Amino acid sequence: MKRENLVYSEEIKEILLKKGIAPSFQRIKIYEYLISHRVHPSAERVYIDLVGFIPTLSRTTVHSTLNLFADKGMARRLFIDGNLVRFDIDSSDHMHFKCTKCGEVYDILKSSPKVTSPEHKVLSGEMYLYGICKKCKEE
Amino acid sequence: MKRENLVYSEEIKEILLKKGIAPSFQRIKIYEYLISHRVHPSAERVYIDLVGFIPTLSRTTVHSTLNLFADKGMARRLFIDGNLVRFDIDSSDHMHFKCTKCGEVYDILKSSPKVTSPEHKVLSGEMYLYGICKKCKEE
DNA sequence: TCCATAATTTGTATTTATTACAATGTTGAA
DNA sequence: TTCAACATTGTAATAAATACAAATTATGGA
Ligand SMILES: [Mn+2]
Ligand SMILES: [Mn+2]
Ligand SMILES: [Zn+2]
Ligand SMILES: [Zn+2]
Repeated sequence: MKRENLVYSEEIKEILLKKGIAPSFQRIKIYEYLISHRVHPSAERVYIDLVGFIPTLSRTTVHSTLNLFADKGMARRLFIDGNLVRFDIDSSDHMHFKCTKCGEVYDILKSSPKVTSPEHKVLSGEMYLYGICKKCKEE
Repeated sequence: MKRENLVYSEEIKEILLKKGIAPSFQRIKIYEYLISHRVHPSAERVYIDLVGFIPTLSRTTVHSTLNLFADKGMARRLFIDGNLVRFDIDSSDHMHFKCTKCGEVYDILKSSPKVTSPEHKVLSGEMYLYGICKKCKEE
């Protein structure tokens, strides 16, 4: 393994420890994957891509790790698709756009509109946009 | 059947015909259900509630009918939950709020924020809000 | 170091939502 | 009435996610 990656892993260890998460090999690799593949992957996508590199990896670990990250506020669950959950390691305030032609999910780097309700206590919100992406338009 | 319901069904027939949909008994009943149960039900919810009334009803019919309504612009698919699709017969411009305690999905009767993108062609958008509903707050 | 315990991962089974598809049933125009 | 197109049904298949117990690994005190 390259020194770069080792340093990378050391930094990730710190991040996980600060959140009270034991920095296991699998968790570090999943975190690293999310950091370097910013396409809002599903659990299955993470699994498929990492299992080539970690042959003993199980889907259960991927799911439980992604849910752990989300519950600790280190990742965001995106319900932009109907029947699968995507994950975003970038929990900063931004929106998402899904191309209905190619299926890709892009960041819209503006803060999400703030909506309040006179009756309910609104704690969070997600704005999902749909349409045709730049790449698909040009074809 | 009460005369009221017959009139209701007649009106629904007109609505379906105008959209080019054959007004079968099942479709009319599913439409009627959506009109009179405005809680953004899932396909399973619609099926469970209607199968007592229409014993031969199949899940496939419910799914295909709801998808037909959505594709014809007569209903909206809501991805406010992670792994199930809810349907909303009200396709007017409004937002949705889900109570994370009781799970209920409420309407927020304001028009959804309009977001554009300099690169992508945005065709539609959905704003989902999460928090604690009025009822749960009061307990 | 060694051991006991806790934490984590794994693999399998299960659950749940949805779709695929062929067989059956229904309807309306000729 | 007949027939072809359309709609519904039931079963099987697919797919995402979870439940759970067994196996593995890490940790901390003797
Ligand atoms: Mn993002
Ligand atoms: Mn609504
Ligand atoms: Zn595209
Ligand atoms: Zn509530």
